[in-house]
Amino acid sequence: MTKELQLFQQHVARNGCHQSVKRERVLEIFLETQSHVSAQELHGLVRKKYPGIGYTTVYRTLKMIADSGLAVEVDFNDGVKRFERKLGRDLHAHFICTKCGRGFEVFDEGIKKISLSLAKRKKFSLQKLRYELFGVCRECSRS
Amino acid sequence: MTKELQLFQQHVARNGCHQSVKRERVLEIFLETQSHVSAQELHGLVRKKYPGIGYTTVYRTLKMIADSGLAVEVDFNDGVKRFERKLGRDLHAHFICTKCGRGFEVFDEGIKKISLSLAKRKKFSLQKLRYELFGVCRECSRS
DNA sequence: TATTAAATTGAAATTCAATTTCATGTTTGA
DNA sequence: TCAAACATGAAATTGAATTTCAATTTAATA
Repeated sequence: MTKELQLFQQHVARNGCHQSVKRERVLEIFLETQSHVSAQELHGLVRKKYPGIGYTTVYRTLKMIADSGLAVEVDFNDGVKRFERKLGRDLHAHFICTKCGRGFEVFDEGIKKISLSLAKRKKFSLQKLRYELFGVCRECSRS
Repeated sequence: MTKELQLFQQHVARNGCHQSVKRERVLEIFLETQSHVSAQELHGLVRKKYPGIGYTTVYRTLKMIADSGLAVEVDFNDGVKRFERKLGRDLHAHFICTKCGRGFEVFDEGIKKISLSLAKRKKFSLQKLRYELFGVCRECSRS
């Protein structure tokens, strides 16, 4: 059993939920993703391998995955919620291209430091942060 | 005529739009706001003083205000788009309390520097950035 | 193992803000 | 003044998020 599955099962148990094979399948596929996915997109991926799993289950499981701390939400400002794996302690930003709509990942440590100090200053307990940059990507600015 | 109105009119003209008294009214009320408003909320405010202005006009005008650079969008992750005045060059963050849902403003300069250097590194032309912190505010963490 | 209360599932329904439509009213340039 | 282009807003549409509910599955207990 992977460390992620273990964490997920713990979260499930802690919330008085039953085990479920389908949820494990959804988690499995989610963990294979390399970047942000929406519930719809994840459902598409899940269906390829496990056709018997419906959208609602994927939707709800994705939420549970995020609640369990294995995923974080990212927002490209297009009305669709996307999630991506939370990899270790890496905090990263997203560049969202306002022309082509793609999202690029950028890693940086400074943001975290600043965020923690701001939170401390305001006596705010920090749960998560969102840091996204909008602009035009290199390719789009050529054309 | 205020500097803001002038900027707005310029933007309107540049886009081949006609003048409109109603739009000026909406801008007037928007400029009186002290923090983030949704289109619905702004419409509520507008109606108090100018009952004859409909929601759609407020909605569209708010969008134009943002396009003109006089407002920026902020997102409390509750599915509602909010806008607030863009004051000078001040970049500021928002703390959104996940318990009471309120948003608090925090000012900081470091974020901007980091953002610009990240954009440069990725050859990305930066248009705007979003920086929001989620957690529990001081009051809510008491109870 | 049988029972059964509680949780899961998913198709369909609902919700809700964002956005668009379209018929009518207004602005602007000639 | 006239006509083309734009503005307006009530109503309709869109679309993703979320909920409902009846059927199915899980797991605790006898």
